Amino acid sequence: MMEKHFDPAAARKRWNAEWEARRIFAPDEDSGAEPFVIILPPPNVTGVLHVGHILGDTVQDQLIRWKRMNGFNTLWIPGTDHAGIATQKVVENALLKEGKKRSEMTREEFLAEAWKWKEHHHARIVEQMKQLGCAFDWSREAFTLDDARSRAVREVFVRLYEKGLIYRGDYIVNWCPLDQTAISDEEVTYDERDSKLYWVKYDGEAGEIVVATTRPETILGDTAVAVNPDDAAKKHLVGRTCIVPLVNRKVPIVADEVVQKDFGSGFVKVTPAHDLNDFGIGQRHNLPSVVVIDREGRMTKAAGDAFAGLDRFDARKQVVEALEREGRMVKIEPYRHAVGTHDRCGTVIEPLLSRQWFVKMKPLAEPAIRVVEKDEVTFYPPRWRNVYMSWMTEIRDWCISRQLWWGHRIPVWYCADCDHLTVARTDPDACAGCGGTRLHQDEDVLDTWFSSWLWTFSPMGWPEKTSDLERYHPTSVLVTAPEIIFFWVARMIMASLEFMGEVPFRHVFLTGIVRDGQGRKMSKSLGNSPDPLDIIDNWGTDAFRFTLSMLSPPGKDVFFDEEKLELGRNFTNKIWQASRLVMSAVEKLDAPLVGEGAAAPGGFASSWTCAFGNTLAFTPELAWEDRWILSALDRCAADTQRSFSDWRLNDAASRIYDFFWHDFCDWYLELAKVRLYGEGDRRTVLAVMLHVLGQSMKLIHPVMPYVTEEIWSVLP
RNA sequence: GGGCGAAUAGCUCAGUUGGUAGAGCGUCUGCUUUACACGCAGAAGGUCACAGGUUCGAGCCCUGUUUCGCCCACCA
Repeated sequence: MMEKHFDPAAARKRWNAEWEARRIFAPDEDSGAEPFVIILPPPNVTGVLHVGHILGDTVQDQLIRWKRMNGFNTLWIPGTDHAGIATQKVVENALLKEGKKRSEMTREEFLAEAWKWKEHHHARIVEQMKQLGCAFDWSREAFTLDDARSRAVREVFVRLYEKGLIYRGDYIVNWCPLDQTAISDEEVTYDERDSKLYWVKYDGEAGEIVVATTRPETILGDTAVAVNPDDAAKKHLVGRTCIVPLVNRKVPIVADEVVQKDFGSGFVKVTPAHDLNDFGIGQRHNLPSVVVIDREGRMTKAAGDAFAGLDRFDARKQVVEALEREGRMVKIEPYRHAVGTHDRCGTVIEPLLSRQWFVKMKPLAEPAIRVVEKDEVTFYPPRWRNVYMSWMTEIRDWCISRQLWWGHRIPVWYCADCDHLTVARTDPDACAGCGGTRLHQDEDVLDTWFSSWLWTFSPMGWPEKTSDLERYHPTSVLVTAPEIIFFWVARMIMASLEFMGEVPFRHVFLTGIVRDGQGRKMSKSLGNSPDPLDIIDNWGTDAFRFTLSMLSPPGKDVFFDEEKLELGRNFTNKIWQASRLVMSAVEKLDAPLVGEGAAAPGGFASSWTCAFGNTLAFTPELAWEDRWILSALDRCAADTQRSFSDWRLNDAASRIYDFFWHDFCDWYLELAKVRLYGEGDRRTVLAVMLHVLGQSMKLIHPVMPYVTEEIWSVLP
């Protein structure tokens, strides 16, 4: 006798244990079946999953379960990411609450604390994924900062360095004054802001000139003024000099293509140390760089005694006042423009001249463009392909060094006795140049994505030649969010082609972004995502998964609202109640239905490979409604299979919902009651009911694993 | 400045090659029918953003417009 209501918590406990015990999701290594492999986009190990993760995980789990039921040798590898800056920040903040400052700790002490955090939070992430019913092969779990992955990272660094694709140099980088580290171009988001455009008079050899700037504080670091070479009105000034106000520096007037004739005054102040454009001009014209803003965003001594030590935004005000006092401010007009901010903390980026490590990307990008052109990697929905292409064709070098402690330390050693850099797979004892032993390792760590971009093959044991790599690489599909196409997807394709000589995955499936009621992206920093574990407690995993699937057409953003979960909860209940009706009818039948005293099978776990659809023969005993429901089941199964192969999981969900609820429950079961409770042979109708119910469980299983396992296990 | 997405019932949204507008929620009318009120039977409710065009026929294809949103971009 089935309970009156389905108990999601009990089902989770039971089936999680069952699945784990049998390790049924581990691949059948020797089955000879075609592999179907997914690698999980590793979540931040010290974060918490938000609803956006759940959508992606649910999609992946559905694909895995569906493929497995269709006879594939499936493998889904879980893992977590050390998430450099994000993690270092949470650990720093937590320590601060205990009164400990990172600046007063040694690197080793801090890292020990960070690892403690990692261990603690890892457990919660794993718990979330397990309660979601994810069919991972936990035996292959990986962490981007564990030993095996660290080996892969070093191998990659050394290989790229030896190949000349990694270099160190002094360039303008995006600097976050709050986190005090360089970040990559991709980590900068541009924000339209209301600002001011300041028009400032400079004295020139040949009379006054006026420059327009949004950042007057950088005037202190000006080392030239530039004009467009084709600007007839100003051409004659090129080669002459002018005086930078406040610091009274005599600087040249140069001609450069990047200057627009018709913007502002046509004169551009050039600050090579604090602007990417100006840095370029400086290089082309051999201009000196004067650093006037330091790593904390404060004015340096070079900015002059009046401003040294001021915060850059205070300095702006004071510089403006000083210019006004001197009568150099021509006008100040309101101006709206894009300001670069750090995507992790929102701090306004300071372009800073700094020595960093870079990866030369063009040579890596070219093959990665070709494989997508040839459809060896496809994007779904296909429009993302263009996004990928346009970024790849204009790719810039990747700044990979970060001034942090939490991460893969750069495997470069500097020698105190010579200029040689020792770049090594294992920590060296002596300088590879002079043999000296006074070595010092680079203090910086690598960008967190420098480990993530190896993610299809590093979890399989690369650089060792493992059987996993042999069997399961390339993977089948990558399921992720479109926002990390540049950070991750593109770089994985490049890395895999470079180090594996093959694509990392055949398909890229981009899910939509989950937003809250106000349309904001769900994120940890906004704190606008409910805890998935709370949702699972309140509504059940099956309801959660089903609702998300049903509401998420491929690649379309979802506005998540907890009330919508009623849809899934109600459907779970409907499935349960229909099963109760069927099972109570079975119990009323005196004779055993299938064979002699047929025992209940042990759930899907014991019968994973199963064809969908109709295996019940049409016989003369079947009534018209029997034939109708059986053919409707057939159509539903075919439609569902097709929806899955077309990545249209929302269609699959609604198709099954419609069939089960409206065809099976509303019509067939109601009609069946007449025969069930009337006189005559009940065997035919019972057989059909059981068949349709059982087949429905198979169709629903990928999206609602718990309730379907539970029902499957009590079917005769 | 480029590129992309969205606009369909009161709300949230489906609608895959063009062929009589759909679901869930909400509303209204009936139902304590022994699977289910997390339910059953039924009803109301839409010039498919706007303007043109192609077609026997357009929510769907083409052109343009409007309104939102996102991504990219070295005009200080």
